[in-house]
Amino acid sequence: MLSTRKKIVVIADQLIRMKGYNAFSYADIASTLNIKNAAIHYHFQSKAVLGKEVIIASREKFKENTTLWSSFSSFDQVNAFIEMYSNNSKNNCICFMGALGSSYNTLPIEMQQELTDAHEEITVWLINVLKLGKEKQEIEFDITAEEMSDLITSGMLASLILDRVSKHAVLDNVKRTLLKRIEKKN
Amino acid sequence: MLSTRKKIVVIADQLIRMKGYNAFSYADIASTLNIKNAAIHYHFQSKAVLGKEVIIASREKFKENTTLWSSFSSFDQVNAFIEMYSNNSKNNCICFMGALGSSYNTLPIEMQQELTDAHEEITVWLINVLKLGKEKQEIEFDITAEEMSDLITSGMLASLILDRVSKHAVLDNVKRTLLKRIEKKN
DNA sequence: GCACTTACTTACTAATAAGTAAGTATATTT
DNA sequence: AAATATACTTACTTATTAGTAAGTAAGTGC
Repeated sequence: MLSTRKKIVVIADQLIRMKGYNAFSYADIASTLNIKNAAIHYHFQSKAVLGKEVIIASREKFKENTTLWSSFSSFDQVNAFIEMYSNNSKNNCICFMGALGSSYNTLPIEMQQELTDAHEEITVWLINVLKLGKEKQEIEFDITAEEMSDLITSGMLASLILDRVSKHAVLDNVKRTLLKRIEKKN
Repeated sequence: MLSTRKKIVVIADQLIRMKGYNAFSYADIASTLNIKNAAIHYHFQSKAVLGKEVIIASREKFKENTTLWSSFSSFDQVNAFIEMYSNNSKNNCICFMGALGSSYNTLPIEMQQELTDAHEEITVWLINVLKLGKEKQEIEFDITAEEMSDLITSGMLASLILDRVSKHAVLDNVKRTLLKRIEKKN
């Protein structure tokens, strides 16, 4: 059983990824958890603080995941990373980077900073996996690791968004294409 | 000199791509154009109608552009398409597909439908250019045209978003990588 | 010169937003 | 047993939201 505080973060996270930061309200959280509006304010001074907490929780989950994957081959680590994004699509959700990045200009500065740090953290990890994988000859690609990292994160972020908009399966197409791109030939 | 009606659509478009559909208000438009709140309602019955009009205007601009590009080589057409996305980055804006797609679940149905149709229109055009280009041997790629189309639209949509979040130039990396991907070798 | 339309403004409404101050019930500490 | 902290609720405030009803001023058509 989670504490109310943790439940609020979980619900806020889902609401942000389902509706966006500016479209969800304290009333949405309160009604879901059967508590009152003011109870949220007891745990979080402001919406900005709650929003920042949601990003922090996502960063912690990411760190946990990468630790779990650390014994995997480079290909499997990238694959697990891609699958982590795919899992967001449950309940009509997108990833937190897409949900918050798309309204970056309207976010309170503390959330902007946390989001930028989160992106940096993800990018540093992915570039490292790609570089090491190339060295170890577990994967191959003909562009720089930085370019490959941007291609993967961009592709996954957007295909979650476009999967909601489009009639066909954008996510599946992009996943397949990206993995094919780093796969060893012969 | 544009009519007030057209000015409202232009400003609404910029606001949507800068702040998102749920973060902009009639007050934002009114203050920019030095008119009153109610004047917007005179031209558009509701925010949903205005939002739909913004998508329609974008679709018309897209059709104009593709007509202008029709004499270009396949590579140059894809390049022009990518540059069209890049131009969105002025004034801290993203593309309308990213701005509206990321809050798809909160949009009124008429906007959802118009956005889905817009995506379909863009995809049909791009797949066609890619297929013809491959036939004419003006470009080359080792995946299907459908996969390549999804990779390009996803990459451009997301790199505009991540360019705001990231410290480094995601947009440049993705643009370069995508063009390299279809470029003829030798 | 009168009817009618166009393009607004003034003045408002009802709903919803985040946030707050003060009170309460329960458990924990001393 | 008294004091204190925890985890809320009740009741509210202030600001902002989209939207509306009624009025007006400047043209247009006849």
